[in-house]
Amino acid sequence: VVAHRVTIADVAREAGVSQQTVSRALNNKGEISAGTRQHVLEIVGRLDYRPSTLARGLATRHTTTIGLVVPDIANPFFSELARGAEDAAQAASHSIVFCNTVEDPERELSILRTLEDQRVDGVVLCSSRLPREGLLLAASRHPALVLVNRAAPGSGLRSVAVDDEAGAVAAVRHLVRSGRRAIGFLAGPPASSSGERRRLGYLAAMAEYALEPDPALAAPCAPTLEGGREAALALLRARPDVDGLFCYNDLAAVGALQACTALGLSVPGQVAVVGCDDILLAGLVTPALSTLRSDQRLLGRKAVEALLDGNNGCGDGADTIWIRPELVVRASAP
Amino acid sequence: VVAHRVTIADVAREAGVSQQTVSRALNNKGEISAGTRQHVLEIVGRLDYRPSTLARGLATRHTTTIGLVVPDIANPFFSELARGAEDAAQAASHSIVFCNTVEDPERELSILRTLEDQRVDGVVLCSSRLPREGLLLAASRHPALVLVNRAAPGSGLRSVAVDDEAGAVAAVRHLVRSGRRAIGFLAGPPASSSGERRRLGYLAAMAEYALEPDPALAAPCAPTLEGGREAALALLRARPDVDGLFCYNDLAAVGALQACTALGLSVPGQVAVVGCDDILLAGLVTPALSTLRSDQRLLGRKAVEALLDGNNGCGDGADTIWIRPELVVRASAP
DNA sequence: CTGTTAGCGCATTCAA
DNA sequence: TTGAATGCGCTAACAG
Repeated sequence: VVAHRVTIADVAREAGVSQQTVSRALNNKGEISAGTRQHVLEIVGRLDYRPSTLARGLATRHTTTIGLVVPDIANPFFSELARGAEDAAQAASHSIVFCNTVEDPERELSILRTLEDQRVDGVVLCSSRLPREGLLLAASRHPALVLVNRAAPGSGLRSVAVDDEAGAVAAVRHLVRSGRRAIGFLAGPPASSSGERRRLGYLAAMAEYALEPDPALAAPCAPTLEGGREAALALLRARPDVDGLFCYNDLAAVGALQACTALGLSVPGQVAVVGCDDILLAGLVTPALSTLRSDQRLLGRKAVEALLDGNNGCGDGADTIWIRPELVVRASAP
Repeated sequence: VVAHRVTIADVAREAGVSQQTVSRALNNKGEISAGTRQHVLEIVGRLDYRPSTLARGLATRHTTTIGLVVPDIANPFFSELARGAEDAAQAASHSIVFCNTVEDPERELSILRTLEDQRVDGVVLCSSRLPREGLLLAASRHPALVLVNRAAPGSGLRSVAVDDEAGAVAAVRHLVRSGRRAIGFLAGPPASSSGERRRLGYLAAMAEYALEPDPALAAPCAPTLEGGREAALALLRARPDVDGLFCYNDLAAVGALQACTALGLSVPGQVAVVGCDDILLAGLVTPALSTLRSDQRLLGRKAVEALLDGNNGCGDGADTIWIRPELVVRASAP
């Protein structure tokens, strides 16, 4: 059982002042003489008084709590992001309650409602699966909301996202500059919006160098080792001239490495390979994988900062913060 | 800006009953006639009324919120655990606020205080770095608290932990049964308590088969690839008769594989290697790594369930739930 | 079965 | 500069 909790009334009595004065001393608001302030704070310290967040929240109508909604905290992308978010939150003396949508839109909605009930001061909503309407409605019910890796153009909603397009451009440029001309693209799952942005970057970079935009060079794939291997096998067989591969993620890229081995193609001699994400494995395979590293921790930090800095949602439209991935050059595409 | 929130008073007025009746209808407490209950709930639905968690918490003295304190949510072990914890919490209609201690005991204390201020109903505290005294004090200030991977014998504190000792026993038995006799142990960081439990298991299994308990067979190592490689190199050079290795974690085990390669030793021909954790990499290296998999998600779920099921802390001593790791047999130690 | 009264612990009016 | 009353939105305890 928990011991009796000392309340503001106890402090007031002990200090011989009113509750209000204690409140003022604590919150540094309203005028108060330095003397009584000192005195009150001393009593506060002696009694080890700590205000109840609940009571304060009820009175002030804002908790210092923010909601973090992710598809799955066990996914390294989001756990890294969560770390960054909590760092930023803790720096601003805020707490984070997190929830997993497990990719279920209904669940996502119910989570957003629950967060309302808790009167969180804001929500960081990652990879929302909600249709635009539902998203805007849910957002309107919160004092503040920042989207991650999902834009809602024209809604005024702020968002933070990995600049997959710029990343893809950098990767493809790197391949071209190292002499590659027939560059294939393992595009990932068809429904992936980040995959779509990478495709745009891929096409833009190809166009930049007036290289053939042959649709046959791009193939969807499951975001797994096997998916990458199969897709790469098919692609390399159909187009033996391919000398460079840009892949949806590192797992697929490692699969592509296996495909090259299976086909007797040397990497990077005959085919150069670039992945995405810079997972641990990327640096450990042979040859080590060149890849795009995006700083998810930074992403989380920025999201929370945007939420808290909040010129609250009165945005003038284009308020997306883009996090540029960094190209990590290793042996697979020097 | 957020729209006006409908309160219990609005519902009461609209339904033509008292607030108390609304409260009863909602909470299914106190006697209430099925008729008025229906009626009230209808109004609740029509007005889309949702009770404020804050106000309710203030009145009832319990929030449906639990704190999750981890060293670092970005560590896959803890993000997986967090997933399990949130699953269980959500199933019980509870919310989770999480905090990272970043391995700092002072921070850990301050986090526990903050969670007090928030009046969480309980805390899941992972890998606490607090000295026993401080831990017990902090625990006494919370309505409920469950330890993860850290015991406080004789305190009555409940805990949930990976049974590293049993895991190590299983791993070493497996090696012995496949014919190994001189089994080395890469012990991990000296200060690690899980490392210590693994050492106990290692020694117990060796003793079981009356095998030499030579201290020279056990070597500390950094829990990294490099750490494992260096330690394994030294160990294998000093003891060329070693034909089996049990390693603190998978990274160290992969390092050990590299060491074997460097020394021209075949795996598993001359040396069999077993790791711990079953990280993604384990299945991808060549030869694929045999390893111990502990179900962290289950760990998190059990912790929350123990917290909520709570015969609250009036434990009779030995209330530790052990999660047994599972041996995953792959090529490195068939 | 239902309503009334009185807090939960704080901050926000107002006066003084 | 300080204090007294009032309310945040809900439930507990007691009535009736």
